[in-house]
Amino acid sequence: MADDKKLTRRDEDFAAWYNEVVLRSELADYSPVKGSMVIRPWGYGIWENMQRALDDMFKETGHENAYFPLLIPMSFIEREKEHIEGFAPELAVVTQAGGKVLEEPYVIRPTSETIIYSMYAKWVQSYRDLPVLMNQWANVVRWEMRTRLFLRTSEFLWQEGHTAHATAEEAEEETLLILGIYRKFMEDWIGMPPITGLKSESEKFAGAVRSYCCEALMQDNKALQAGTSHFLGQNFAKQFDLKFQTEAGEEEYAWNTSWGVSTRLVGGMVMTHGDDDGLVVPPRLAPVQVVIVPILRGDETGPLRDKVDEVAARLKAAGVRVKIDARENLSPGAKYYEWERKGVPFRLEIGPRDLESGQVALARRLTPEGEKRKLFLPEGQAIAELPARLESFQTELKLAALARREANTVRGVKSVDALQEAFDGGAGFVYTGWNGDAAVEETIKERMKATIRALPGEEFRSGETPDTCVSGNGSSVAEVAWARAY
RNA sequence: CGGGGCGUGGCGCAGUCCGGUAGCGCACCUGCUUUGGGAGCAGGGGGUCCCCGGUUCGAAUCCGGGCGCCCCGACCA
Repeated sequence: MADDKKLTRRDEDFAAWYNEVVLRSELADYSPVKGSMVIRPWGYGIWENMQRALDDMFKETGHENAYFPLLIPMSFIEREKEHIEGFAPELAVVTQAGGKVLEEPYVIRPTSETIIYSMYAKWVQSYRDLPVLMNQWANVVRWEMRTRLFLRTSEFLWQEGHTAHATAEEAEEETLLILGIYRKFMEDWIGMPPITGLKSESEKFAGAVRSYCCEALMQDNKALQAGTSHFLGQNFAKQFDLKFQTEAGEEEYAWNTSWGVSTRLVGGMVMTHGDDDGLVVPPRLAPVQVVIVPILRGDETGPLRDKVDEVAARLKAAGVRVKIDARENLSPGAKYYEWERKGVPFRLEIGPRDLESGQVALARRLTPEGEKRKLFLPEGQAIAELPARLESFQTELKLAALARREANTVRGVKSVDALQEAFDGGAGFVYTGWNGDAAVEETIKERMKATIRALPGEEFRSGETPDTCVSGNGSSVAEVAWARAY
């Protein structure tokens, strides 16, 4: 292939490295439309595996999938005040169709709260109709000024859950249930352990009462908002007349939640595990978990091919996603580089020597410290061990990411100068006290480009609760985690 | 919207300052030899030099105008 150059190193230019990895591992490519990308089979395969895992978890917790239209009447979006203020600048609007100017313009959905709750209003009459627990897998469009592959594109794929409940407590519970699902998914599938918590007023979703979030730390120590779960209160219910009759016969507005994760998670995966050789895909997400490269020599290739087919079949029977790379126009070495760049967790090499000795060469995408890159194992053993090796590889990735997050977290910072010092020293998350004043956020954002990523949930908070605000003004009402963010 | 960079076979680039009729590497096609970390040799195909206009005997190159994309910042999942 044409692609035989080394990647930019992460420590040289992280942004350049990221772009090269995405393009050269064939996750995605730039499209003819500015700011939007084509997700190629390797990237889409990873997304499909993400979808499957999440979808299972949503369904296990009682949610159903549905589909709502791409186009939303402009007046719907305008109904909720904060919502329109938040989204107006980035809307793409359809003003013409069928050769005529439309009476009312349609907005290409930037998110679907408005159209979905307008429909729920039609379907809900009684408390017996609640809760409504729906999710949709869809594309949305937000016309961002500056885009980045997977992290911020004009159009992206996501899931958006929208629920309606009879009580605020139940809706709040739902919001936290989903936050927990997101966290578990990020930890156990992506191996990207986030901190979770509440957004500050200035960072919350436009139209929400409260936004909860997952914030993950990338290798450049910038935080990535990886998922959000919003408690919407009755804001949308009131605007869309989503009412129900209670058991006592009274009329009441429903309580809503909405929550989403997007193809941004693919970008998070890249920046969490990728290295200077390219992508590293966690086994549970890898479209190909084991690639087999036959070493063909001379004309006696028949028995070798049979052996490769047999090994592949046995791995497949053991539940391993396996691919045979039998291309004849590439040397084995070229294939090694290609699959390593694409992040396939394990590679088996089977050649004439192995055929005789009954062994195979197993190469790991990440070689443990002090070990050789390739292991020569008896064929049967290699096959038998691979499922467990995949699982432990998955776990190692998570633990490494967790260790990195903790190693780059600074706690107990008590002044703005010390906060600045922490970021100058390359910190990721920095925990401080906060008096709840948005002006403090503004000042710090201005000065060091860091924002409050979350008011962390209990298990992420420091052992010692800060009592004063980082600004020096007043006492702290909540511990907060600051970071520079994507 | 500000700052920077770039538009030349599929990809990456040289050539532009100093005008002379387009070149290199990779990829691709054919053949032979190869294949355990990016194969070698030989032959071959492929280009409106982003667009429009101007200067000139002659423009990838000079002049004027336009368009597009990428990167960095302000805005955001």
